[in-house]
Amino acid sequence: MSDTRSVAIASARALFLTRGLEATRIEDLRDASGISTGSLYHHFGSKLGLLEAVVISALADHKRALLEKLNESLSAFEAVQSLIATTADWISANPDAARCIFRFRGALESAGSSALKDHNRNELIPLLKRLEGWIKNGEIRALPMALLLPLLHGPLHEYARAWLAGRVAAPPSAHVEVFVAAAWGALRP
Amino acid sequence: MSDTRSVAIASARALFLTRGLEATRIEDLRDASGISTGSLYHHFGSKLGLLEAVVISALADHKRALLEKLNESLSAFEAVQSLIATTADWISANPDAARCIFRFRGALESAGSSALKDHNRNELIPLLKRLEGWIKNGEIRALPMALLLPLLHGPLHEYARAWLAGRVAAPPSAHVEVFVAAAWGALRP
DNA sequence: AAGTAGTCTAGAATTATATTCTAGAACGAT
DNA sequence: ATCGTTCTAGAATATAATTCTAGACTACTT
Repeated sequence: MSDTRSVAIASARALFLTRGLEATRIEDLRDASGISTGSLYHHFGSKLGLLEAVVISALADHKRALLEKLNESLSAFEAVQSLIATTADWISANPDAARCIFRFRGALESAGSSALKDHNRNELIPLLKRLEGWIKNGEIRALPMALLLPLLHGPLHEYARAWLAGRVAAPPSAHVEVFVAAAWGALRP
Repeated sequence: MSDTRSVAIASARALFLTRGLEATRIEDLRDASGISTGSLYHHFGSKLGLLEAVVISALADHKRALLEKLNESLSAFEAVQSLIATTADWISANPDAARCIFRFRGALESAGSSALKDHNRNELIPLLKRLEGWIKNGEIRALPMALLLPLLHGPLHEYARAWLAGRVAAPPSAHVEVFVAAAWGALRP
């Protein structure tokens, strides 16, 4: 990834978050990053393309954090613990990246971003496969697949949204045990 | 509420959801609703003002559904059950309104919509007060206030987002018992 | 080393779109 | 019926995204 790209992404992330999507003009992005209009369009194609790059970069960073901790040999409970703790810690340490995900992913989905779809496929499917395995060997409760991720992540994500919006003071990492207990309570056989 | 306003809101909701926020032009809204540009601006002030009206109308409808079912005499468990069942049923019956809330509320928050802040105050504070009461009399577990709503709504909301995005087939109303069990498992003493 | 194809940068020109403006129509109160 | 107010219409304006053209840089080839 060229330097120009990462500089543009960093500037854009800051401006999109502080001023909002519609309120940041290409001109603002040019001034903040020092990259010309033409160059910006050469690299990203459009404002939406730049947004896509911003969100994908945040998702990729989160994914990296998850993979660092999650190895193949964990029990179901250990995996639940690891997923929740790692995500809570990552959000608490990278609030701006997390805000991008929660706040802008929707805009991309509705615009039909294929990069985002790819990410979902690569991210979600493998995780669901593992959960399916644990259902088969009885480590977690037999529930429709569609319910597993909401039960696992729901409370943490909901709390994270509130924290990221400034509605509560303590970061998600402060309540990991509660989120783990809730998730495991709902998922254990 | 004048007829013009509600026609505009209905058209705008449909267009915002199908084409996305940025992709629907004032011209499109004018053509779809038959209301002139000037009139649209007279009533809503700006495109964002129209979006605000769309979201607030959805929130108001959900609130009405909640208040119909929720009376003062319920036990904590009955209230949890009622909140989750009513919300799941409402989302399942009004997917477009729900999509507006999940997808556009963030855009309003970041734009500093005061109408939205008012709604949050009138909606959330009374509910939190009641939860506080149940903590005091021991009907629900003593937890930091900030955790209560995430534990209560997290799994249902997360599932609802997936259903509204078309990622799962069964509506939230199909899994009410699971969401109630998860919430009550996390909240009971 | 000079040539060359490809990539990148710059900023002006263009196009698209939100918003404002002006004039007049409809309405309600007195 | 008249006055003031609210509402509607659509053209004019302003704003901001995108495209375009020319040139600079880079890496590879001879």
